[in-house]
Amino acid sequence: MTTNNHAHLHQIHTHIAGPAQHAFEAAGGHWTVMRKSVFEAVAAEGAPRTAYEITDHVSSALGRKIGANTIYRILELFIEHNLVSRIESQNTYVACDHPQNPADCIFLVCSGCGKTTHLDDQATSEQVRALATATGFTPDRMVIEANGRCVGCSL
Amino acid sequence: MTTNNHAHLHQIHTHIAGPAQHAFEAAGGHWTVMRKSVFEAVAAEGAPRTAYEITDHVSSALGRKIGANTIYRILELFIEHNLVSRIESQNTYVACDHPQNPADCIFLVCSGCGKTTHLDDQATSEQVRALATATGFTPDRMVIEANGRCVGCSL
DNA sequence: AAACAAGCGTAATGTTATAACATGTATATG
DNA sequence: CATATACATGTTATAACATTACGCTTGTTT
Ligand SMILES: [Zn+2]
Ligand SMILES: [Zn+2]
Ligand SMILES: [Zn+2]
Ligand SMILES: [Zn+2]
Repeated sequence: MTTNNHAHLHQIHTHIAGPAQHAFEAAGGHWTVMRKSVFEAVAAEGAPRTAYEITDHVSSALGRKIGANTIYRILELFIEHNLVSRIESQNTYVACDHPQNPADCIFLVCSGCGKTTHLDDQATSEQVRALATATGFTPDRMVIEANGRCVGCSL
Repeated sequence: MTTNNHAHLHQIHTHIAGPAQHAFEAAGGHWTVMRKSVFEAVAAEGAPRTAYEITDHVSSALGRKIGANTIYRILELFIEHNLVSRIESQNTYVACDHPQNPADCIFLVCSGCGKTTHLDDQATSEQVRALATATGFTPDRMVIEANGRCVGCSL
């Protein structure tokens, strides 16, 4: 019975699931109400959000006060599972649109309007990795960000 | 007399000056005791340091308690003048060895020992800039960092 | 049932960064 | 020299970002 229930729930979940949930569960993670809510908060807007903005969003969505550490825990988990990226120069978090395959995401952050563009360019990230490797360094995670002005703000 | 004094002091300063001081003064900056002390704190060790570590170091050096904002002000100034770089993924600051010419510095940060290697590779940084520009973005400052393991820690 | 691990709650604290306003210091000018 | 002015720093407080420690609940394993 327990097995049946679990199978049933799993089926429902995967049925509703977006790619993020699917990838997360495929890796053995549990797509709880809390985690679902955090992911929706991160993915909600185009703009990246700070951990405390996400905290407020989730608190509103769930109708009760959520502690910041709960959010940080889940963000860290999501980053490990490639569902979320942290933008280091902004202290913000953004949902990845490619949870299936890890990537060295590149972000263009506009200092005018805050709009952030997400790029994946393997040739570029590989060049950085190669440069690091050439020195004997073993790279793990890449941080490639450009701060400047978007098209709309460059006037 | 005032003019004489100034000329004299200036001569002494430039005589002792390292490249950083020289470049800073050439750009019209004043190499005050405070700024000198902050620069020495940043440059003191190979490892990058946090703003509060620098604050403590400077406080010790001057024998009195310095406020964190004083340090942040000067770090910002140094970054603008290309004397210091901020490592975004670590919240640390490191002295630049090329104050004369601005560069898109690349940092390799070891997660084992904290050792940070500073690279300048224009081909790589230009590729990132070109990628950004191709989207209509106008890049200003680049952030290119690799987190991983240095030679000594990769065993 | 008992043992165990995962997930989250709660509160406190630590760390990094900035704001607002006062005071001091160098330099120019009359 | 006196005074005006801009620059530099001091002081205090607070904001913003992140982690620690501990306990409770729930689900899973034995
Ligand atoms: Zn990506
Ligand atoms: Zn913009
Ligand atoms: Zn450099
Ligand atoms: Zn190392």
